Amino acid sequence: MLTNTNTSSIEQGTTSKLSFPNTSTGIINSNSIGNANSRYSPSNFYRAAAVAAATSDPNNRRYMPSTPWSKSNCFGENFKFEPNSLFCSTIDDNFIRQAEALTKPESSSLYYPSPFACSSANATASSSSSTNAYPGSSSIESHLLSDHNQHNHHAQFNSDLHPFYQRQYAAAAVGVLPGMVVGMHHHSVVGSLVPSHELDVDPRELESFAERFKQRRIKLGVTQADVGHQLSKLKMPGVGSLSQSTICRFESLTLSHNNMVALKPVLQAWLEFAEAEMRQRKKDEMNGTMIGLSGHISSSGSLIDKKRKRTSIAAQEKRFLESCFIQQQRPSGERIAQIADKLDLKKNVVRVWFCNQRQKNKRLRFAAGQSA
DNA sequence: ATGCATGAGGG
DNA sequence: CCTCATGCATA
Repeated sequence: MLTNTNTSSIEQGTTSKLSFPNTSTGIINSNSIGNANSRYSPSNFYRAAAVAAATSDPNNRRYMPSTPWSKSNCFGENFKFEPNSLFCSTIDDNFIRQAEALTKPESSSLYYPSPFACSSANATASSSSSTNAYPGSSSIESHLLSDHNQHNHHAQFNSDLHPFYQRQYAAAAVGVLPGMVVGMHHHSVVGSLVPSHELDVDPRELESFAERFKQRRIKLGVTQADVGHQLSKLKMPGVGSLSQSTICRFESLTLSHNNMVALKPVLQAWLEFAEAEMRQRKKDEMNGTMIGLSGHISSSGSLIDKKRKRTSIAAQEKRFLESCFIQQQRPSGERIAQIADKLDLKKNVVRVWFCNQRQKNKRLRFAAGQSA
């Protein structure tokens, strides 16, 4: 309740969109999570959150009212130059050259340790979550967190370096929510212009829940994949099954905050259900009764399996991409093509790489805000 | 546990 | 084309 309300993170323009017509139904009901039928459809709730996040995140601004001088900022996200411009090639060359410089340290007198040195946060597994969920953050990550590169030259009016989450959580410093009721709130005022959403869940609450969840899950002897499958047995409105990946990500807090918030009640419900079931089973065993529950009858293999192939980007190529990313997180289609060409990768692969990188970066900001 | 991918919803 | 939630495939 604190968070977004008094934080400027939600900007006026979009605020109006933030009124959730079906807030009272809760996140889950208004959105089908992990439903096989409809893969994913952002609910108004999610949407609003997304918009809010996007709007408050300087990095997400594709367009800023272009001021004449903004054109001198060739590396700015907002800068859009004409394909024909004479400058263009020069600028792009510089762009590529810089990326190369970062990639090949030998060529320059200075040694640049790969900024993306260890991009994996797998250390998370150690679950030292009580303090910092992402102890493995490397230099690049912190570098990216502060986004220097985006706002290098003149700081326009958006140059505030405050990452969304940092702002958000700073405001929410003092957790208020009981946490148990998450996502199930409801305001009496439907059309209220006051952006009183329930997105503000204390991250620490989520963190501890995730940790408890994992422990209890393990105690139940259930795998992440099992949880995902069993979820559909709950018949929660709009909730289908989830993948092992998602459960894993929930436990390791590698989901977006909103995603965590949305999933929490669902997983909590499952946990309670599973534990109750467990108790019941024990009781029944005592009575000599057998209950056939959760017999995991694996589905038969389908005949038509067109396996999705995952292209793997080589380390060197990846390093180049990372260098590019440091310079510009949202490269234009043209630049993407350029990069793709240079790396001999499909343009779409490069585009998706950037998309994923941005998502990842956002999560890291989240973590950063958390530890703050 | 995580890299690359998909698809909905929204410009 | 983007963001975001999510998942397949795989290291």
